[in-house]
Amino acid sequence: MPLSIATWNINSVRLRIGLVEQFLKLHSPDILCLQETKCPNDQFPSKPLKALGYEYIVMHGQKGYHGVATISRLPLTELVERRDYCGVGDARHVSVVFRHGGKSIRLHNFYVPAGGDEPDRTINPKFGHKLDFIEEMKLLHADAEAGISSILVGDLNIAPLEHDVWSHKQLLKIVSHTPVEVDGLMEVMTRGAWVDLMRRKIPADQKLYTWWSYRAQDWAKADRGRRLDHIWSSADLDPHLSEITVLREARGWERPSDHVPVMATFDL
DNA sequence: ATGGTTGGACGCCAA
Repeated sequence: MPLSIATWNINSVRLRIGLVEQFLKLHSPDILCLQETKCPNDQFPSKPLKALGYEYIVMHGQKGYHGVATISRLPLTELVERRDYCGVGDARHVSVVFRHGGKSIRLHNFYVPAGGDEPDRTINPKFGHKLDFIEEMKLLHADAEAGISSILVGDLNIAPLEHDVWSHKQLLKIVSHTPVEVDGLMEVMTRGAWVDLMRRKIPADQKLYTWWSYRAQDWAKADRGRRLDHIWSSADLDPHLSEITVLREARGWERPSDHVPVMATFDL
């Protein structure tokens, strides 16, 4: 049985609900995880999503900032969690559990803090917050619950590998690719026994980006991207991964997000 | 070396 899971930092779900509908019509993932919805729960545009068959919507929103939502055409169980990483009240995580092909799967949807511009926590509290958030993520294990497989997706705001950025050397002091962040994220992955599914299909020596800045004159021509969005899983799902799709073309859609959708397809 | 753009809420912060 095929299963497809997509993740997309939408940068305002109300502004870009049309693009979400377009993506769902074109690629029809079973579940889509959105980040940076910037939308209170009571203003979430559920109606057009339900009309497309996505009847199960779990939100963790707040006014103006952050916000995540998981929208599904597969039934979701009652086992929903919204964790307050760093205890600051930000809406940056939601997880759901669903059943598919005889497996129970917990799906974590994360929006990790961007961390500001200065990669020094003594002068930039936002960078400190990001490091603390990553530290707390190290406690999250892919095998945390007996009998439940795990998938972790989202905008992790870190590009860990050399070819996850357009220039490793030029980005070493740029927040998202500094060694302290990269080491932290790799530690989250190894301690939690997570598998980086995107790099299981696209070798680490190939450039791979999911985000291109709004500030470039011609994003496609410059192609100065970063892989900030990720799909991880517990080891048991790895052999069932059939396909990874990074929808680069979505960066060229009308009034786009600066992130593009990433989709994993499994055969379970 | 610098500045470039976008969104939300309301002059400016976050990304």
